[in-house]
Amino acid sequence: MKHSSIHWFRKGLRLHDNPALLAALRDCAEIRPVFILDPWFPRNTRVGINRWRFLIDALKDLDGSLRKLNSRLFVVRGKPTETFPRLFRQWKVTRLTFEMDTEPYSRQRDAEVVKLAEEHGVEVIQKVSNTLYDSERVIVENDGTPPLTYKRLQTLLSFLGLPKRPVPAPKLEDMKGEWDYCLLLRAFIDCNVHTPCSDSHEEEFGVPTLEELGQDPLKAGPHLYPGGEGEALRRLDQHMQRVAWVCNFKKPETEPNTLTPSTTVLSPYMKFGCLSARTFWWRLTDVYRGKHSEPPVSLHGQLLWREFFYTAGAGIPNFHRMEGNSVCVQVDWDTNEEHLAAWREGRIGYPFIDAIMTQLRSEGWIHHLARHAVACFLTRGDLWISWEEGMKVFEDLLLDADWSLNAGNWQWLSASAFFHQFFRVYSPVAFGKKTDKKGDYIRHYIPLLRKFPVEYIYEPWKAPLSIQERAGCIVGRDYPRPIVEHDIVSKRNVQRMKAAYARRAAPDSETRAVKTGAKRKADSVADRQRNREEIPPKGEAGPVQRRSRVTTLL
DNA sequence: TAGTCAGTTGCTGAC
DNA sequence: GGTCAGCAACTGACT
Repeated sequence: MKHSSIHWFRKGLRLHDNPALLAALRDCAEIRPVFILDPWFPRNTRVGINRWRFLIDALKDLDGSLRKLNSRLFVVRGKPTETFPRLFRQWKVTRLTFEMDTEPYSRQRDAEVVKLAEEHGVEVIQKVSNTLYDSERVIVENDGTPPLTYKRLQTLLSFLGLPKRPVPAPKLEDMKGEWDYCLLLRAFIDCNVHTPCSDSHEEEFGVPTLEELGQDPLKAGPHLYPGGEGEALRRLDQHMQRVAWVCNFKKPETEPNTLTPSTTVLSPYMKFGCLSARTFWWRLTDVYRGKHSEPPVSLHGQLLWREFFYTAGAGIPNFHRMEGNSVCVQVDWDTNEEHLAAWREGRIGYPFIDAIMTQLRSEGWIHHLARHAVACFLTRGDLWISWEEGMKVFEDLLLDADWSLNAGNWQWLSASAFFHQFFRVYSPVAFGKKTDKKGDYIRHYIPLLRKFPVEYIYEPWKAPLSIQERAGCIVGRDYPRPIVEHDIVSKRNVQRMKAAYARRAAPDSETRAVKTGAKRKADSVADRQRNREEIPPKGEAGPVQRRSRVTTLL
């Protein structure tokens, strides 16, 4: 039987390392690559204009690549649950394929779509290709809970073996770099796969414009990071040529306030799946020769951090909230709309923080350590505002805002989960100075301050009035005074964190923890070794094998 | 069970 | 300018 397939693109906006797309092509007569655009989404979700533009770029790129295969992308407007039954009937669909997604919203949506597909006699094939490992498999290996430390994740992964190679396996030596594309092409030709397109395809299924999404193109920032698989692979190639840089890469030693990014800026491409994590991993392996940095600080290590938070997001209920989140310290955060708005809009009065937030709003990307500085400032460091509020702002403004990573990192930075040394507080003055003594970064993003002398660029309110006048900027009139006094509030906040942790340790909290399964005893390495025979042999990670086992509650 | 250790990326000031 | 102790002190994993 020749199938009529739909491959449903959601994340995973790429042709390379796309096992679900390949599955759609097997024994296939007709294929329609589909992206569903829910009209409800643009106006009701926290997606800023820069991220919409990135998505449009990625869809255009995908459509262009599919055209080269004599196919097209179908951007279908509607809700998935309402759209698919119509498409199943209209296109006489027999098979639906898509990449698995572990986010709660996606899981619920996909379960509904799978049910509808079954009702219409449509076969559904889902493949794991967004992460290096199957997050659910990692959780099963840890007796039903996600690992809470990086080390623990590494221990688990050491038993699962190396990540799978990207599909299809690179066999065509002479087509280096294009083997996946060529195999897809062969699939279209050899299998006589056809994509039926009407003359009205563009009007009916064309890639949307910013205007259609209710966005004003004039409000978009500089187009520094165009979306799409083509650009992702180009950036990857560009970075992989820097062999010494790749081998010596240590994330904590990269700088948050350079005028050109000190890291790869591949994160937006990973978020949308324009770049496969497995492709990135194995390209790094190819580049690593002899001595090279190791996780957690290496580039491999960065991909494992992504796995860490994806696994946490997949296995911890209410991961994006404080309430009902079993690993999150319950903190009595303040509500202060005025302070939150000032932080978001870059008018806090600490130039380093304001410059970062300005870069974020304008360009949609800031360095990881810059995220640390502003996140600490908003939460436990200075403003004592909930990490959930910061997470929402990042969701709006960051090109790479990814549900699990965003929630996980905000919990980390606010010392609510994973990281607990809340007495280590970032200074909004000293931290930036370490890597940019002259304050060039501040001068670039806050031109108002560009004429301040070096000794006052991080603390303009300390400059004598005559210097402020010469700089053409009076603090309190042209640029805000600091909204809080860091030295005072940060000390107070450490004590508030201490109190929150003490409440967590109280007996009633213990009861809650047991009820929600918050703390489960993890196997030691020795336990793991004793159970070794239950685990697939070392090598590449095998298929999911769920083992039922009694979990131990503390 | 209880003790020890390590934890991607703090700040300050003395030397 | 680089290094390191002291600051006050958390958790999860492991033994």
